[in-house]
Amino acid sequence: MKRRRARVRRDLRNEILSFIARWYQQERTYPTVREIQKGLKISSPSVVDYHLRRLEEGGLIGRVGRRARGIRLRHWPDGLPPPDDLIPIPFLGPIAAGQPIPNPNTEPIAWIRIPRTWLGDPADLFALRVQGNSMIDALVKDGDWIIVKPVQQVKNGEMAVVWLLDRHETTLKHFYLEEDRVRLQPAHPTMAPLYVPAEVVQIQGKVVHILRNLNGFPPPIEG
Amino acid sequence: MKRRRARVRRDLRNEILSFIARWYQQERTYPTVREIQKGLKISSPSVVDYHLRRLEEGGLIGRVGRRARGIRLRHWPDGLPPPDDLIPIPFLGPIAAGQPIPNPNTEPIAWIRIPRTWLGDPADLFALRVQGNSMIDALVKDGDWIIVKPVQQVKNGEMAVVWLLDRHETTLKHFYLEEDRVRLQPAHPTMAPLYVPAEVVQIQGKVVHILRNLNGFPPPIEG
DNA sequence: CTTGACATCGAACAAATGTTCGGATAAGAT
DNA sequence: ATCTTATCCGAACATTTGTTCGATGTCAAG
Repeated sequence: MKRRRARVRRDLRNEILSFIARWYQQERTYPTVREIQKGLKISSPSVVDYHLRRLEEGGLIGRVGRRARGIRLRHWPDGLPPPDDLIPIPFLGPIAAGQPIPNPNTEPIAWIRIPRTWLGDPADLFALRVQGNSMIDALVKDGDWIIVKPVQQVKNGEMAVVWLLDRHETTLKHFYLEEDRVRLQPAHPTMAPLYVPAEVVQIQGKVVHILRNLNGFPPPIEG
Repeated sequence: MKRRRARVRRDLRNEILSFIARWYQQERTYPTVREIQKGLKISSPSVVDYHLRRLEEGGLIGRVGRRARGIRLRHWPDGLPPPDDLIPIPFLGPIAAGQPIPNPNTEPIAWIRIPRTWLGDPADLFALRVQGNSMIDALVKDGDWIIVKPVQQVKNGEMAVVWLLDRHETTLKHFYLEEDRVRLQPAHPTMAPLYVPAEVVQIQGKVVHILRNLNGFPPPIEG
């Protein structure tokens, strides 16, 4: 007699992997074999065990002995950010309209720790501190922190750190390439955009995060 | 026949508590009853169980069902800081000019984790998310997160969440009490202040932190 | 179609983990 | 001393959890 059986799930392995990641994000702990089984409606714990072994062979997960909840994620599946730990971002100095931003390769003045989930790929990110209110149209004010990813190009609509060659000025604007000119749109929704020739726009990086501390506590910096 | 027994350990309870904390710091997971037993050289798991129940009664720990590794630390023992500085803040809902903010006692929609160093006393804090651009004069825009401490009064100069009784409006302004009137100063440095009679100002809380995520990643929420 | 690698299945076993129970001892109050 | 409460003890029980096993089904390549 033929046993009835579910169709082979093509990427059950990846489903398991991301299930583990999601579970960890929510519970701050790893699931048991049977919790995975129930969560993904798998018929038997042995199926889970089978895939866990393959994942371990592939180095994607690790396991701690035969202890309960001994699964450990080694690599986070695409699209799912790693858990909320704090990662240090180098603080390079001030940003002001009148001067170019510090070179990304300069020695950091300090380190500022940011929750990983707020950022994308944390590689190469650096932090600047807004000096003065000259960039108020970007909705940032004196004392704000901004986290920047150093890139040469940004997609249309992204907020960029721009150095304007003709007027020797740093500015934060949403970037739109339109034919041979560039539209630089302030974050402030009612303010007029700035149109400049593409060749005077030098993109320094992409703004990924902004934060403002209002309670007078010392900035979250570590030496 | 007299059974030989170790002298009563006066503060075994606290030993257990800090053992759990140390275990968590090192392993990023909570110990089992028997791991505590072995670690502290306690004769029986029932002794551990006994103290765990007392700790739970005292609210110092929590337990997740009868699952393996179901212990959760509620309060960290003195001298031992939490392993990461991220503390969960309840997210209560939107803030918009047209409506009052959610009641601080309402059930949180989710939790958002913020580095402790950016906040003062994290007790009672809650998070709101800005809806629309009606509070642009406070230099916050649609989608920004703001962390609020619920207080009845603020010091002069602090940024407050204010409900204006006469015009049924929520606003974020720097608060200055001047004789019998209140000056509400926008964060935007060039914008004119609003003067209102003190009795129409209802302070809902004090803004301690603002953050803006620009990279389109899902907000760091759990729960 | 045939084949072989891969995947699923159910059932059971083995180990771990949480919990209960009756009784004993220790420590402090009276 | 006597009493009361808190704590400890060992053993067993009940669940949960990890793992094994043999049989069987699925799927893509040849």
